[in-house]
Parts: sequence; structure tokens; C-alpha cells
Amino acid sequence: MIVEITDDLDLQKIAESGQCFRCRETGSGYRFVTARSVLFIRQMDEVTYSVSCSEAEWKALWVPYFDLDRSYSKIRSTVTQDDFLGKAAAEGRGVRILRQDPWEVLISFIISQRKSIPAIKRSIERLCDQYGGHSDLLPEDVRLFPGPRALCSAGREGLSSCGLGYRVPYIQDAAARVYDGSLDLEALRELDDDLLLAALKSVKGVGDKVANCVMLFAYGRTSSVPIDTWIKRLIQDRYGGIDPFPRYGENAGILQQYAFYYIQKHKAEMG
DNA sequence: CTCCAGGGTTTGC
DNA sequence: GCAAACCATGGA
Repeated sequence: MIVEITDDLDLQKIAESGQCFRCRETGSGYRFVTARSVLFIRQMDEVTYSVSCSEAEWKALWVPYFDLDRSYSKIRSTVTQDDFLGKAAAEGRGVRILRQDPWEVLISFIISQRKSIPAIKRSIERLCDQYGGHSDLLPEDVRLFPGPRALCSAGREGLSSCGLGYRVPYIQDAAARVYDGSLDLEALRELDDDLLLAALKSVKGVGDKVANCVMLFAYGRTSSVPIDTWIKRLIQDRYGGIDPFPRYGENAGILQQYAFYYIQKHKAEMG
């Protein structure tokens, strides 16, 4: 099917933006996976994209996934007075905040702590290869992200074999609590930001940074700003220790993602 | 070999 | 309340 998208959308930048770890370039476009669905998408011209799904699935699943009802070009136009954020937003044009599956994002960002992005991708790929099931709806080489039950029964050694290191008990705690229902990730959608943050932080190994990643990349809470080592350095070095993001309210998390993308691209030159 | 990676928990003051 | 030590693993 063909869809028209006029707002900012750059599939390569999204794939490189460090918010999703299972997106792949296929050679003729990009592959995105969420929950039990997969999408192959290819840009044909400026505003035209070829997608592998039906119109119904596109509207119900992938429009929310890519946050396509929000104007990112409008958001970019609000930061022209900030030298750094202005540059970051201009260069990051096309990056969007994905609404991913909460369970996958929770586990992925627990794994992410003190790991490089390539190392995170490898661990998640091993986890999916070893414990993720197949689905008739998916291509042969695409596996589901393993559910709470699968990770509960994987055991300490099974999880360790995926290179998770000291994070294994954290993953086990999250899996156990979601599996027994004491943490209901779907029910959390009803909570306001403060209560959602607290609920996520009740999981072992989930602190402010990981919780804010889950809020931003799964629950669409765009005022959440994950402060990692890079953003922390940015606040120290470019803003004299004064966090520039909160004043942007609902757009803070989106601007943070432009900043993160910019830092990743200019790592070598930024020291 | 040393250093660091999209941090969090525990311990000691 | 805060800072420091510690946590496992892989890549540069």
C-alpha cells in the first residue's frame, strides 16, 4: 500500500536514534517490529511511502507508532532562539518519538544501562533468538520479543548467556511482576506522569533514566526527559548545569531526542 | 591492558 | 540528604 506523509519523517534517523533496538535496514527500506506486528516501509519520494500493511492496520497501529498525528515541523520551529537545540532540531529533522510496546521498552532499557548501543542491540537480538517465539503473521526470520512468561522460565543462566551481566536479577524481577500481574503495563496507561514514573521505578533496576525512557518511548509521555550520561554532559558543558528542557513542557522529550541524536552524530568532535 | 558504555543499588558519612 | 563503591560484559 502507498501512504502520504508530509510531516518530518526520516526512517534512517529514527533507526539510528537509539530509541528502538530491533529496527533494521533491509536494503530496500526499513523494518520495524512492535508487539506482534512487523512493518516494511520504503520511501518512494519526498512525501510518498510504500508500506507492507493494510490501510486498517496502518491507521490503527502504525500511525500511532510513528506519532504521525503530531506536527514535528511545528515543534522544531519553537527552538530557534536556543543555539544548540536549534542546530540539533534542524539536523535531527525527521526523528520522531515512537510509541513502542511498553514491555519491550522496559526490558530493553533495563538492559541498556552502562552498555553501548551496539551491545544493547546484540543482547536483545540474542534474547529474541533464544526465547522469542515465532508467529504465523511474521516473516520466518523475525521473532517476537519474548514475553514475561518466557523470560521467567529462561532462568539465571539462560539470561546470562545473552550477555546481560548484573542486570539478570533486574530482568527477572520485571518479568516476575508482570507475569504475576502485580505490575500491569496496560493499566499503567491510565496513570498521570508522576504515578506512572513511580510505578515504573518500583521495578528493581529501574531508576529515573530508564523510567523516563519507558514513559517517552512507550507511553508517549513527551514531557519526559531521560537524562543519560550524554545529556548530563550537555547540560553541564553547554548550559552551565541548568537543565534547558523542562521549559518546553509537552515538547521537552522530543527536543531531548533531537539533542541525543545530534550528540551521537558528533560524538567524535564533541569530546 | 585500560577505559568506557542511553545507570542503579548499596554503603558510608 | 549526598558521594563513592560496586555491579558483568564486550568493544575500542
